[in-house]
Amino acid sequence: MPRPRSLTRDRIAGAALAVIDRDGLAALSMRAVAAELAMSTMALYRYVDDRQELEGLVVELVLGGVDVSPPPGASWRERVAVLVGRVRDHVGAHPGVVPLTMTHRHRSTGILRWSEAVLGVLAEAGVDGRARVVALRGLLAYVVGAIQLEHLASLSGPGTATLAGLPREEFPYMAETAAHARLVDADEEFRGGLDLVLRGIRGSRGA
Amino acid sequence: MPRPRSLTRDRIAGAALAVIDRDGLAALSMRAVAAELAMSTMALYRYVDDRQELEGLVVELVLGGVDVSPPPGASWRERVAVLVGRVRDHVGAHPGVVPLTMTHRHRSTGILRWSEAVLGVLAEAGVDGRARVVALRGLLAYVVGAIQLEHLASLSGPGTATLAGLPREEFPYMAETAAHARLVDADEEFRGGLDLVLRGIRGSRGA
DNA sequence: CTTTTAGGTGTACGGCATACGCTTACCATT
DNA sequence: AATGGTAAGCGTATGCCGTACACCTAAAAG
Repeated sequence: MPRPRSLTRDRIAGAALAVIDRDGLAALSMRAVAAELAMSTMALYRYVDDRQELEGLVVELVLGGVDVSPPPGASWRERVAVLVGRVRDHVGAHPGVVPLTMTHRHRSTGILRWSEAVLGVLAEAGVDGRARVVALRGLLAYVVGAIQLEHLASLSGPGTATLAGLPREEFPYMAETAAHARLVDADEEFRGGLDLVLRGIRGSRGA
Repeated sequence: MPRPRSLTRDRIAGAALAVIDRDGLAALSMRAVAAELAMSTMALYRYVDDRQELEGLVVELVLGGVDVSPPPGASWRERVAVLVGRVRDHVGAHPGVVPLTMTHRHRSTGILRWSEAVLGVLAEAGVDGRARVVALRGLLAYVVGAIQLEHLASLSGPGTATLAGLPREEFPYMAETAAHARLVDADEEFRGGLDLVLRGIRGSRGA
């Protein structure tokens, strides 16, 4: 009977993401998103309870787009690496949402589906019971941490400049590490760290 | 010549931390911290440029308190585990600051000193060059991610309730994992994940 | 005792999330 | 074709926030 809706939650999430991509996370506000949609601020509240929920929608939009079908062929470690890489790529395409992904991770059905896929590969590899729980949480922790380090404290960012200026006597290893760090690019670093975790997971089947 | 200062940056950081511990991170505001110190809001600005810097002080206070002297005895993996555990303990004592630690990590001299200590242990273990850079970053990523998972999406929190309510047909592994998850406590989970990373690091010396 | 200089404060501004109540467009019914 | 009910959309207002600015004041140096 009533007037029909003119927006979808998806369109709202898209508008919010557009604001973040264009002007940064700090520019995200109910007002900005409403303006992006050429709507009044309060109109948004017909679709969303509050700002928190809007942020959740953005995270869902980004994380929900990840393809969770386990890649065929290759070893189980490589298959997990591909799944992990897809998350990194999707989040990496929208660096501004990185801080939001953490706070809203648990409401994302996308990440649940992804976890399910990873568990499937681990099960196939013969990782069972408690070890499988630990492996999944370990992978999640690494992915979450590595993505944040990459975007909020990257090796090539201002952090490295700080590093280079450290007193050599007090920080001999850091100074040396800084030199090496310049030679390791972000992809290599991410993959290298992931391999540490993957090597640590012991499957009972296959390589 | 002028009037002496009546506050120290340390006292300000302490007041801010008290506000966070008592009322949560959302309650942190220049006004709240000033009230905690029985000062006017604007007095804070004589000690701190802006809110960002105040947040940095809080992080420094928490992370700077970590003992970075490498523990004696035991294997290099165990020594790294102790260093990692100390960070977890200090941050865990103030869960509200977890989101701040990420944003302000790079300004913390405390974490630099900690990294130096970890690199020292790795060097002793014979981890060199590029591998050492990757190992440190991998450990950092894991620590950062695991601490956040623990406090923002813990296994025993509401996330697990969501997990338990998943449709079994669509998420068979997640359902099974949820059952196991209840049996793994936070310490075990953290240590288990850390061991994955540590096992993945290959030293050339000692166990 | 005066002068200097920075410490401390009160006020004000613009922006934020959001509660509340009004107006309005649409659909179903007559 | 006219009308009534319902939710969509909007304008306004409130109480937070960070912080710029101008002022007053305490105390150290002379």
